[in-house]
Amino acid sequence: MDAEQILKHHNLKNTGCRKFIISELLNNESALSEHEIKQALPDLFDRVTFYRSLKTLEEKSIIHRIILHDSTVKYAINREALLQDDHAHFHCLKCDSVTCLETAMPAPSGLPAGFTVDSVDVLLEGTCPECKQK
Amino acid sequence: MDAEQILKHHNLKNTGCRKFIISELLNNESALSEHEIKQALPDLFDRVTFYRSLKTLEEKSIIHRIILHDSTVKYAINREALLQDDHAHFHCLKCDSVTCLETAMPAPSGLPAGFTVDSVDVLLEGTCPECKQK
DNA sequence: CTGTGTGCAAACACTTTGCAGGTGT
DNA sequence: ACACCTGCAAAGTGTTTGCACACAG
Repeated sequence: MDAEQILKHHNLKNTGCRKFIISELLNNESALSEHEIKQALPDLFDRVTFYRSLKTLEEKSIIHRIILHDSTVKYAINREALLQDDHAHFHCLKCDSVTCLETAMPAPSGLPAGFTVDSVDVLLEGTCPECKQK
Repeated sequence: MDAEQILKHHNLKNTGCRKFIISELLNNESALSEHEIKQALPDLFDRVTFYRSLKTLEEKSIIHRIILHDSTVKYAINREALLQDDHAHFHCLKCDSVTCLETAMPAPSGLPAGFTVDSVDVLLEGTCPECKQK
């Protein structure tokens, strides 16, 4: 499924900015920040257009946003394998890459009574396999 | 342990803004945003002083910051019971309150090989006991 | 052709920095 | 007395909004 198909499938117009964002995210294992996305093709689209496109794609659940400890935001495509479960994110503190982990996180056990949990977000920080080899 | 004692214990000067932030957080079960802290005593301190005080308190591990899904930031005091373990946070989507949960989160099992985890952050979203009763 | 997306300008919110003056110890 | 905190002004960054034009369907 490529960018154009994804957009058509969600009844979204097939515009340059959206196509570009989706392709970039599809081509990358890791989640990307706005700057990382733009790095691939700089200054072709306005910053505002970028934000609006990201918002639209997020609303349609084509992508999801990940907020890191330092408040920076990254985006990742919603791949089939990950769509169902709440999945964890791994933030490598050395190379700053963010990876979606397919591993389903264990349900929070021992939660105090009275809380109803709608969603669980897990952010792991540490060292990724690539950085570890050095 | 009150605000002044805490400051002294960390070799920090006993200034108005710091004392005020610590007392507010001590008096509240839940984590507070900058605005929520200020609501109790508005405009007595400059916004910049607030930020600097928060940063200092965070560096000394007197408080910790919690980043919510919408990128808003809340602060909570580091209570003894919670200090050791990585603890989870619960964000009520109805009343917007954020609570530190003492429940230790289960270690992420089934993590793909090669990742070294330094810290785990868990943010639960849903309905808190107070909101549930209605 | 029509509704939606885009670009530009501007506004807004949050956070940081520099500097002069004030305060805690 | 001295180091450190504070307030003010200003700048930097991320994000949103309004409006006119352009483009996809």
